[in-house]
Amino acid sequence: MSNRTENTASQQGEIEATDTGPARSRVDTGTLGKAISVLDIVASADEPMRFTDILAVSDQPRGTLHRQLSNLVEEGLLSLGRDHSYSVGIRLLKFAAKAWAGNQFRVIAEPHLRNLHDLTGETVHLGVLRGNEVIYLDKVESRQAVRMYSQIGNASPVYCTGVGKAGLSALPDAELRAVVASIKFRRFTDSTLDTPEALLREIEEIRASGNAYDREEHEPGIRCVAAPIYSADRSFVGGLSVTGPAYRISSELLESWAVLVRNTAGAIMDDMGARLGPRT
Amino acid sequence: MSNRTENTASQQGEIEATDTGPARSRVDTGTLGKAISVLDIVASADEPMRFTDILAVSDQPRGTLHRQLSNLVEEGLLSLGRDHSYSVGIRLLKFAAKAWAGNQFRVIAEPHLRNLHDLTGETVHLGVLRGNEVIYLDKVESRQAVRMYSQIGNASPVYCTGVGKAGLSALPDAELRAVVASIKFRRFTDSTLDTPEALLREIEEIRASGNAYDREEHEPGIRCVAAPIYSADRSFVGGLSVTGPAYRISSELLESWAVLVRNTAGAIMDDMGARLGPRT
DNA sequence: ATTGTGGTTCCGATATTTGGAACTCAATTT
DNA sequence: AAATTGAGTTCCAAATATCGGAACCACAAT
Repeated sequence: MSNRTENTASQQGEIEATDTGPARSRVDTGTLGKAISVLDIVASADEPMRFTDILAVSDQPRGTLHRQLSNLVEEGLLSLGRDHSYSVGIRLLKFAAKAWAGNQFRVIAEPHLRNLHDLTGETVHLGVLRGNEVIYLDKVESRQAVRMYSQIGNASPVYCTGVGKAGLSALPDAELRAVVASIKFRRFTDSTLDTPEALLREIEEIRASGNAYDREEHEPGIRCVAAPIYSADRSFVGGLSVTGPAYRISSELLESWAVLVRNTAGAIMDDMGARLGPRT
Repeated sequence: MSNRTENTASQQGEIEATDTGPARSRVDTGTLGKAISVLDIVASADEPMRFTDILAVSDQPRGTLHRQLSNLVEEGLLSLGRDHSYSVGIRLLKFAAKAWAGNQFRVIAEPHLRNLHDLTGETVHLGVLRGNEVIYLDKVESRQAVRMYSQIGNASPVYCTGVGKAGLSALPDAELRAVVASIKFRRFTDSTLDTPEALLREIEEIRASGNAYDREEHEPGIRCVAAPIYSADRSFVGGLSVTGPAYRISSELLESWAVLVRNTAGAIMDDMGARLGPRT
């Protein structure tokens, strides 16, 4: 019991760089949680990690970590290269395929995304909040040249993406504060918000206007307008956005889409309310 | 110890319908294995399952199953709808995105798949064997109309798909026998092989010729030619195929592609040998 | 009001995880 | 060639989480 608390605290309380963070208030998930935590470390890295690399960031004893990794490999959630490097296993593809195909939110939103794309001609993204990350669920874009999975499933920080900030604006204050406190800020561009204060100030504006903007805060030359999507009880929070290159999209044009994006978000929420049970 | 063995036997030994089966010889994966086993049950179902449904096929005690499900939900691997139905969680998308983007096999194979597509004009699939299922890693097709994830990540039976049978043909006899023994045959069409004997007989032919065929054995009207891809030590086994509708693809045409498919598989194996370490 | 079904919680017994330390193997240095 | 270092793997007693039967709760149907 005491050890468990210590473990959890030292592993996740201090917000490791690799820590996705919990969806909501932390609850004990026992052995499974620790194993998935290891999986997440590997999944958050840019390239395959070797045993020692993982050991360094996981603060688990060698023996323990080794068994966890072995189990993950045996289950197909990780795969172990001949050079002793761990990468994410393909069994997860099977799970993800179902997660995506069966996701009601995505299914309901899809026609609205298309519609918004037709109206603007630019790329439309749909994402959900998970801890301090936004996970992209779908995207509609003109040139299908980009390979599938290019963006879908991708996890980006909440504080420098349109969908992320829009989602934050829909959270109850207590949760918002908790999430913001868990963020490790990093400046991706000159415009990236990099303090809790700046972020919270902007959230206020978003709440007032109903729209979030990403003004080249994540990638230079990329802008977007977004709006939040949420269930009545805020147990589910996400957003959608229209994105485009700065050279083509003036600030005025971007702002002219704001109401369109808000309306689309509203339409999706209406559909969700209708199909997934009226109140709550 | 003894209990563990019993558990494993009763849960996975008798090959439940929903059981993906282990990649190789069964090794103990402890608590994690049981949890993932539950996840797999939900992921293998066609629609969200309720608690009792899962209870019926998981042969775990109520209390235990409930905790496992709660943990999976808390970790974001499952999501619990307001109607108490469990479906696969979107956190898996994040993991899968990394698994896909970082998969060396897929990266290496990609240009070859394109090339094969250009030569044949039909859809090309890439897949890997996992237990008695084949998981599709990539696909190249003319009309991009089909939505992403449409096939990627999809898990199909080994015994009625071209890629599956090709993969089987590359397995060492002992493993082949083990996998075949774990199959629960089901007739998808009139042509579906539905006995171990018939399947093993065909594997022999595939070994002799180097090509596997799916002659409308999985879906009526759909045919394909496939060839196996494997590492020297057979620790990795997959395949690729060219697929098309029967009305357009005569048996002769299909067979005329056989050598092309074999050569492509060979080229991919050469590339893998070169890039991933020469021997083994 | 009563029964039934589906889901959730409890808690002692028990099996599993834990984690420090010892060990193996390969590559590198002396 | 012997020794050293680094990386990964194995062991086992102690600590702890899981297990699972049974009681409990919520709600719908009778």
